[in-house]
Amino acid sequence: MRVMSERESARGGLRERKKRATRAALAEAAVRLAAKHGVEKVTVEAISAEAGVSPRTFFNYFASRDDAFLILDADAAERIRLAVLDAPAELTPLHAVRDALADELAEAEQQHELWALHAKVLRTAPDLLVRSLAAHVADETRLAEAVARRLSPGSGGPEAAAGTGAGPKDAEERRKALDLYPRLVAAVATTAVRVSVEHWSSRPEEGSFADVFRRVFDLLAAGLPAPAHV
Amino acid sequence: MRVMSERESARGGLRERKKRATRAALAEAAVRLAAKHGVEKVTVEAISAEAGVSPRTFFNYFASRDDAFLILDADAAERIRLAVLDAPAELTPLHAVRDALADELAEAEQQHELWALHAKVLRTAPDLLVRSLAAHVADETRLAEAVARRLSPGSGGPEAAAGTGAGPKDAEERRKALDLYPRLVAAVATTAVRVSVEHWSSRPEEGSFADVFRRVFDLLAAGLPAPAHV
DNA sequence: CCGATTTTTGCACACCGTGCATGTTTGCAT
DNA sequence: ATGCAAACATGCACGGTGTGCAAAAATCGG
Repeated sequence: MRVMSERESARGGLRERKKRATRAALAEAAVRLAAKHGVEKVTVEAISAEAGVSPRTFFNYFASRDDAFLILDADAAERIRLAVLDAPAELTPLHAVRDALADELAEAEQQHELWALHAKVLRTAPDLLVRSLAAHVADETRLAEAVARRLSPGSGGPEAAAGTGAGPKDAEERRKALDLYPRLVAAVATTAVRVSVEHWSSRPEEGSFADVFRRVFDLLAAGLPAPAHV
Repeated sequence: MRVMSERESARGGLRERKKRATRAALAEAAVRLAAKHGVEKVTVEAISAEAGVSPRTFFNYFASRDDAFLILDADAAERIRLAVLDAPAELTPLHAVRDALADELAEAEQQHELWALHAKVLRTAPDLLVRSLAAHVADETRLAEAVARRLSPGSGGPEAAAGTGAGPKDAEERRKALDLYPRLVAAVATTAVRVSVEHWSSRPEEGSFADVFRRVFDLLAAGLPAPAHV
């Protein structure tokens, strides 16, 4: 069994860095070529050539050609997860997730060049847009774990949350809720981002993205009341 | 193809009925073969043979092999949409959608044979599960339109909802909300179904699906409050 | 620098997905 | 009924996708 050295664990070692670089290069090459020639005209061979690896290597990083277009920054989800864990304790889970997402999205807007191309590509390929959002949904489980950890800081996860405090019946109910609630918060927050992006990009004249984003989370926190009753 | 000599124009013409039958036969064949031999071992050739059409015809109905596994009943979304439009006016949009979904899901449970196979197939292929849910998301726009129509029955859609009652500033705000709100309700409701299914199928011992479903919508209607503060 | 481990690559091969030409079925008007 | 036009199914050819396998190259720890 291999033991990591000090230097390697510091920032992941050369191997891991190279792998990240290769993956990023493939994703960037895919997006740039797609923005230039159209998604359907981009072959795995062309992407690989642009990134400087063999076509066979492409499939060591992406399970399918389309996957290369779905996620630009594979580490964003991890940063969001850590931000949720570090959020002030007085925030509700929904608001902690909201703020973490808002920060990440604000940074993404600054590196606008590649992100703009990515958005352009996904805009011309609706099915890929859906799949891209679905791909982010796959990270939802880890986000749900972070939410669960916020709720019971002492435990290693949602599994070990039972049997503290109230009577056995309340504890059982609480355990169920803790299992379901984090998933729901993570899923709804992801959905909120999607709806915000879709709405904002279809009607940019109705306010900034931050506006839309805030309105969406306000509606969620209010329980989606019927507008007539607001 | 087999000859199906029946009365003409009974409902929608023979052509349309045959197309529906062919699509349903292909989807059913795909699911049954996948349940028997595993998703990855099922070729387009095998599906087509089981359904009694040529492999080339398969691609006249599904854009890709995987698409045949994603949606069993292509008409369910339309039924849900109509149920939302017909729901009692006193229900909030969220509850109208909830009830429509609950009815449809209850019916699906009764025709359990094929649906069980479908669930089994998707359970062994997580990526297909995500894509299946994403495929349903594609129907979300129509559901959002139905929600919008509930909110302004007289109009043809969310566009013409301005200018009733309050001052111009309120009207503007209300128009924005009406555009965003239906999308959000539809998206969140779809997400709620997904989370309910995933949670229930991963922990079937923690209650019936209807229980989970109800708990999820209760949490949503309450604005996803922090459990510790409940 | 060496041995062990990981990654890349070439090659072979099966399957996917599409354009096109062709034959067949359906709907409709006569 | 009969014939015509549109819609549909099919066979064929062909390029792109995706995988198993084994050899070569790169990296890591010592």
